[in-house]
Amino acid sequence: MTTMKAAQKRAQAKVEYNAFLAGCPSRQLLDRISDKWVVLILCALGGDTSPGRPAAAHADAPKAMRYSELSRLLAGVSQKMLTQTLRSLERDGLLTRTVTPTVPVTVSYELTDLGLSLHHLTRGLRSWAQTHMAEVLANRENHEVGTP
Amino acid sequence: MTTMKAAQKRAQAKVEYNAFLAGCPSRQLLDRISDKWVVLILCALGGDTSPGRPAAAHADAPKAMRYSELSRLLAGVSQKMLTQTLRSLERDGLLTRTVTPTVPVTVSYELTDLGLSLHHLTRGLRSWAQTHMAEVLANRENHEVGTP
DNA sequence: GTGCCTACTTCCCGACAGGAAGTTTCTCTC
DNA sequence: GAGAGAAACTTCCTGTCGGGAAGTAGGCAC
Repeated sequence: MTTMKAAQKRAQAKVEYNAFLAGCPSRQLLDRISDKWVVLILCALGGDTSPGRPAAAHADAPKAMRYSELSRLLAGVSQKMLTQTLRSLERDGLLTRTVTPTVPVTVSYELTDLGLSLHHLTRGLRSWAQTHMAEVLANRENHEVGTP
Repeated sequence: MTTMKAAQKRAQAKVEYNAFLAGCPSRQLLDRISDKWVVLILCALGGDTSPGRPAAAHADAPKAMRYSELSRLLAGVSQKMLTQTLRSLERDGLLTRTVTPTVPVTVSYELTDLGLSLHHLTRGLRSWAQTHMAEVLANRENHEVGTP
């Protein structure tokens, strides 16, 4: 059977206080914003929609976007995930959801100041991904050769 | 994909690397780095291990860490996920894996320059999470009241 | 020999993401 | 006035993915 002598002691020692602990609130928040859809939504609402190079001082014009606009821009996102992610971001105060009771109801989402401050970081992530993509792809191929 | 007319090629070149497109490599890379374990591992290997306040940008010493050190620091990560994430990061050239054939074999991981450049961003994410945590929690409670 | 150490690997299962179809509420058309 | 249609979801089913725990190698301490 299981020898729970040192193993359990170790497991308990593991749960001592630590900045990277699951119980730390910052960890929970980090888990939330470390999500691919969150990053993409923030990039989209931050006005980071130009494909070329966001490195330039391309004034990030935060613009409100409708649900269908986001759905079209973030190719590959399911409607469920888009709704779910938007709701959680709204709940956390990163964006506002505005319903306009027009003919077919229109819903637009816009970043708050809080969301905007995080957008600067996600913009950096997207920029990094586009900048270092070739490097990463090269490393990936080298590794496939190196590990037969 | 194989038989591509010149017009199509030009159309694709026109779009450059856009992380919003599902098929774009930069999007795949963004998906990979937008992962909670990736962010935490990069923070750990970047030397961002001070629990209290990373506001002071002093703990910027990238240090090599062993598998068991990471496992202990990133409480909550399963061994499977840790191994899997480390391997993919190694494959992408973000960190190096060094095996030292000591008594029990010792494996240490260290950030490469590429991983270090990304670490600056993940550090920002962690810093943002800790800075705006209270704000987010307040918004969250307000919303629970607003949606019965 | 038995057990333990590190750094994994494998198996199983529950949870969650994705896809598609259904819902609601309006207006315009036939 | 019945039906189509449009926007923004919501619900259901299913496949995949992550977590937990047990198993593996192989040298050393007892």
